Amino acid sequence: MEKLLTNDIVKQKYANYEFFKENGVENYPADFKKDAMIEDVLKKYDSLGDEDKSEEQLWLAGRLVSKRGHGKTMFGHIEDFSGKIQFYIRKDEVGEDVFKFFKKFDIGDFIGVKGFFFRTKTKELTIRVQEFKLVSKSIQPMPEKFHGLKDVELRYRRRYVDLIANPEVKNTFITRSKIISLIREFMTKKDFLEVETPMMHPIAGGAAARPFVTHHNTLDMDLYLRIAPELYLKRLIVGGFEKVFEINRNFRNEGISIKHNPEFTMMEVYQAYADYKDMMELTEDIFNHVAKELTGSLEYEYQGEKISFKKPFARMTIVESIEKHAGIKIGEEMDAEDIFEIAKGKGIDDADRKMSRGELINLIFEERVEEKLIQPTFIYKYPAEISPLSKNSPEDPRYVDRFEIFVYGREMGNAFSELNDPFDQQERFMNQINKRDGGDEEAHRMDEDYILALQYGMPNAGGLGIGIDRMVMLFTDSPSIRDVILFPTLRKTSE
RNA sequence: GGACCAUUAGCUCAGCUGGCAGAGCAACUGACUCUUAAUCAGUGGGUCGAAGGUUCGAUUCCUUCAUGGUCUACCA
Repeated sequence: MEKLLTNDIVKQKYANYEFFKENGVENYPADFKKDAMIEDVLKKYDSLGDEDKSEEQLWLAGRLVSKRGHGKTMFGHIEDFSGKIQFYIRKDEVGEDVFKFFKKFDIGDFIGVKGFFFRTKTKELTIRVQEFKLVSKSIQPMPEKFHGLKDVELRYRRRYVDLIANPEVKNTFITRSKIISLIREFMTKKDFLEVETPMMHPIAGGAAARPFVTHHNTLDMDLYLRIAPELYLKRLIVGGFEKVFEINRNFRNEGISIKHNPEFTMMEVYQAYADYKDMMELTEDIFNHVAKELTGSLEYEYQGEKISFKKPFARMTIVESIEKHAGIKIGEEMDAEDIFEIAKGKGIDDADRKMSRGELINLIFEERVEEKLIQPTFIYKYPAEISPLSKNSPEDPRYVDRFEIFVYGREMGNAFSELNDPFDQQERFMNQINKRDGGDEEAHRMDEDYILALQYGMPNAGGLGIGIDRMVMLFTDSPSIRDVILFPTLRKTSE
């Protein structure tokens, strides 16, 4: 307990806790119930006249967020999840002995108040307190009421304080929840079945990334936190499910940035008897639907840029996009050597003579095009070398039937016609293994059981992944992914 | 991983060229029966992120470390 009483404000509040305790007031009662949400009351009495008062008295409850004492009366506000209401209490109405207790309430305490409703001189609907109860004593000081809590580190480490102090933070997470509900509803309405596949994988597959390792004691086996659910969801397509999706966490043991958190939320979708073009339409519909349902508008402003989710979104092949946005023409007849020379000539220093044709195309795209794709844009026909789970384009096997969607220069989703040929898949895994042996820690691993699954036969299918956090960033105008994750990954503190 | 920036009261922030640590809000005491960033009078509150170094003297200059942020690299 001594450890908790770290400063004067805490000590003073603790003294009030003791005052209540000594006077028979329970600091943390178990049985408090309220009658209504504040917002509902404000709505209900919206038309209450200036001179009127309500007949009914209700118990409201919330955190005491401000108080203004005036000797024998006091004004203040309490806030619950739905909103804030002013209260007014008079010593001559509740009695001197009782008023004394009310004055001991600290800002931050959860309190319940019962009373009728009236309008003050300034027309604010106010609850006139007749009875009150302490619901939960708070002994920590609240952040400043005017500036809120700005210290970014404190905001993330003590998100609960951030939520108390900064109302827009609460709204962001309410919107996040709405977006996920909207997507879920939309998918369910389209007859996709929501499933859950393992978070702990014996082989981390389905993406190019380094995994987190953990250990199962009884099985005495290392397990990897999943980097993607992809290979499990496709096993379900083998098993006869035709339309499935999963919204859940992925874990990648990589750097942290404004766009990356080690655990992040993805939706993956698989649909049998469909291809990447169907996924393109689905993606467009999802973004369009979420945009429309959230605010009724298809226009959003993100970090000062107007973004329109009006259909159809722009579509171009990766090669076309390079010509359009980077002014670099890549002829179909060109080989890796030719493209390497062009890349070097255009000052792309990361270009390496050892890179394949597809890797070079992808590099040019990432270096010169990606950041220019502000409006929702589908980039399709990706190089085969960087897409080991994707079906080749029938017209040109150097490419695969794959697209990524970009908004504000960021990859928001990735989709392709799923490779269902077990022999081809095995060969691609072998190529990835070679890359691993060559030192690429992020190359895909061989998954024999997945190959076995494909040998049972999987219908042609389209698959799609959408980064939910990034989508939420877009719709909430949040600059950092940490603004849309309640408890982002941080270093532990030394204490 | 690399570069740069930040860290001062519970919160938001000042603090000049090195010379006794400051404000507003919050808190405490008192006054106040319609206030709302209430008002008025008064009071308390600091390991200046940590450890070293330079100096007569360090919040200030230097080094190392910690945490966070931005950019960058890897990635979605």
